[in-house]
Amino acid sequence: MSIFVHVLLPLRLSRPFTYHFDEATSLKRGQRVVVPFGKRKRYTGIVWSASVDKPPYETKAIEGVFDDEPVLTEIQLNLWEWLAAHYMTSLGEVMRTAMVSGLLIEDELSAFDSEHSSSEVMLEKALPKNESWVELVDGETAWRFVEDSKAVKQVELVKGLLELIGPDKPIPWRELQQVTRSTVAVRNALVKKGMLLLSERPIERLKHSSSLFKPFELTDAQQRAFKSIEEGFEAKKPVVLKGVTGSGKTEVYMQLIEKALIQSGQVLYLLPEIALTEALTLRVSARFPEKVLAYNSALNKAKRVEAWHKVLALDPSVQIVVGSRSALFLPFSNLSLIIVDEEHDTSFKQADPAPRYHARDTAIYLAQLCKASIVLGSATPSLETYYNATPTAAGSSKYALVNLQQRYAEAVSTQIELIDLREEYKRKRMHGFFSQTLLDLLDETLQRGEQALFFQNRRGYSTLISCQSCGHVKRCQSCDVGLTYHKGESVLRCHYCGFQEPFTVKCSACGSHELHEQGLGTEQLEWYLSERYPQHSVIRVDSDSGASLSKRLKALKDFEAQRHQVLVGTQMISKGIDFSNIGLIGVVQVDQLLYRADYRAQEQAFQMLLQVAGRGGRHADKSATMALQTFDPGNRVLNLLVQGDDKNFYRSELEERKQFFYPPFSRMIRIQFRAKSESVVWDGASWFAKALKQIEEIHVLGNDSPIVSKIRDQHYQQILIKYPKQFPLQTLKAQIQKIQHSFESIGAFQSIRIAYHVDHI
DNA sequence: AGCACGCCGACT
DNA sequence: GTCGGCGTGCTC
Repeated sequence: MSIFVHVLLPLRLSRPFTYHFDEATSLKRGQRVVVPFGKRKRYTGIVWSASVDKPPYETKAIEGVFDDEPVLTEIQLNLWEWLAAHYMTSLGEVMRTAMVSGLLIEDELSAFDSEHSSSEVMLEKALPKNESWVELVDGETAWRFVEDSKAVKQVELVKGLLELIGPDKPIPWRELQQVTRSTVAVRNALVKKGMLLLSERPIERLKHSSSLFKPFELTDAQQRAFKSIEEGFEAKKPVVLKGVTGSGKTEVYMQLIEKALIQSGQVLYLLPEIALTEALTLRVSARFPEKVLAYNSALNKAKRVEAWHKVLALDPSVQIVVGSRSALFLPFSNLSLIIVDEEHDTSFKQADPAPRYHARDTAIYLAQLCKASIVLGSATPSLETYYNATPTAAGSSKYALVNLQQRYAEAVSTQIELIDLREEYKRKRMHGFFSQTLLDLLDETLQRGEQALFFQNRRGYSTLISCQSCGHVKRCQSCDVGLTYHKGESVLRCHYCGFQEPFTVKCSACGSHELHEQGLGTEQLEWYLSERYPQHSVIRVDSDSGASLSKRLKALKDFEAQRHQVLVGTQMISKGIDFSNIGLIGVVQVDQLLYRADYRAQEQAFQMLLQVAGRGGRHADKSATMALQTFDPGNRVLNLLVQGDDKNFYRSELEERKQFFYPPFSRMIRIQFRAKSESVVWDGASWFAKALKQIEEIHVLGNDSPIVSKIRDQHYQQILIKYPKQFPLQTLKAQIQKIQHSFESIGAFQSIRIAYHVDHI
């Protein structure tokens, strides 16, 4: 009798497809199979479920089975389901993102054959052996036993166990034996008494077992933070570790990792960017040799497949995974600790394509699934996180907040100053975009032999080129944006579709030669500075300056090695490398960061500026100056920044969010509509908005045009939904999907594509 | 995601 | 008259 297997395919399908399977071997959920699809395509699918009932359509047969054992854990599958539901996307799209592409063989059967045998061998080789573990059944009984019992050897063992890792936590017998010099006989006697619990676990090939029990040297502050984190873990809460750059968060993480390793658990260490993972992997593996895997998108296919299999097999060489957000999807089965560092970083949220997920939030859910502990670290936590870690009136909080104070000796931090541009203009002290005050600071810095950093979050030379006589502005033909002038290459470029055309000094509309450059980009800063300081080397780092990541990293390393004195860059320079000789950090136009039309603008500006400030003042005896040029020196956020008063920043920001019912006091979904025809998208979006407004208790904003309303000849519309936190999400999503269903049955809207951005950033 | 089917412009 | 553009629908 054949069974009908529901197979998940890596496509945008609403549900698994059903195939029949006649062979005697049984299939397991999470196993990979090869199935035909359409006329001639073959896909790797995942066995989702099965039934004996024949579906009301003809089924095709499963052509092959890849693995003897599932390559996915039940935890992964649960995580996928959550992702699909929470981010309103299809399981297939989640699968496409979550599976290493090397495990998804398409096309021809020959590929399937070779893969079949190799993966089998791989699994078998990596399969771990078992060893004995012991743990105390009950802490209190154990303590009483230590005090009362006369069995010296047994007391020694129990005492050793209590001191090493405490009650209720297992430890490899091998390790305990080494430390307590105990014997199997003593151990067995205690097991018989019901004092000890003995279990078999996959063998853990720790190379540095001696360092296991040697507490790492933490400062008092770090030690206190570590203790508090542990308390948070005990309370089963995600822990927020708040500490400024240089406060030694990493050391605390190391200690947590060590603890997790003792318990033989897997550790996932997430970072927002690949550039960061490299440096961190070095640090972690120096501490835990042969246990660390760097996992990011720079890894090639084969290596990723290998990593996948090793993680699945609980291979000790990948017990710690340091990676960017894609590392979330590795098949962990024994995860005991997740660290999300730079938790506030917006690149944790995948914008496109679907699934548009937030790695931090997904990590929290994953931790819950695995019963793992999770730490969210940041110098400037996101408002959501901060809010979740703030006790309510009743005194409880969703997350535990741990503050890591900076060490006394390192308390030299960057001085932040405001430069009043109105004043500078009035006194005719401006040189282009630079005030005399800022230039004076720069002169002094360079004279002292120190370096300077200029932060401008916009690349190119100028944002717009407009004609002085007719006002004509060169725009992109396919997108709703002006073309950015890139002086070095002498081109006008669209930053949305990549279109570019040669720059001409003549207005294409009226022929005038009086073209005016509007808006400031990194390239212009670079030009100005290198002209003013010909004796110094000025370098620019942004996504234009070097095509490849390695080029940019090299530029940063050169700067670090003092080969350049001035660095101009976008936010790309705000993370990663530590610069020890920076005397000045300049932000020429700080206002443009603060006044973006986005409710998160102030939060992000605050976080970004503090992060950039953290690039200076890393040297014990020196302190850098950060100078912010502004037309609004009375600005609340800027002043709080100057005072280093993040408490009040969070307080006032939260107040504002509350008042306007923005997250974290509400939740948001942005629905994006896209079509070739401007009027059709508008009609569709407004129809959708009307339908949504029937739902009670939610706020529907729009439809309206996004800031850039046309990209690559596609017109966009959007609707924003704000809804109360306690609003049942499933009900809401079901209602939205119902509306979408009706929407899709309207002929005029057929050409409209819809994308949901849940918890959008 | 592909790939086929289907309806409107420039070609032998 | 047809060749072919891509816009839309279906694939277990």
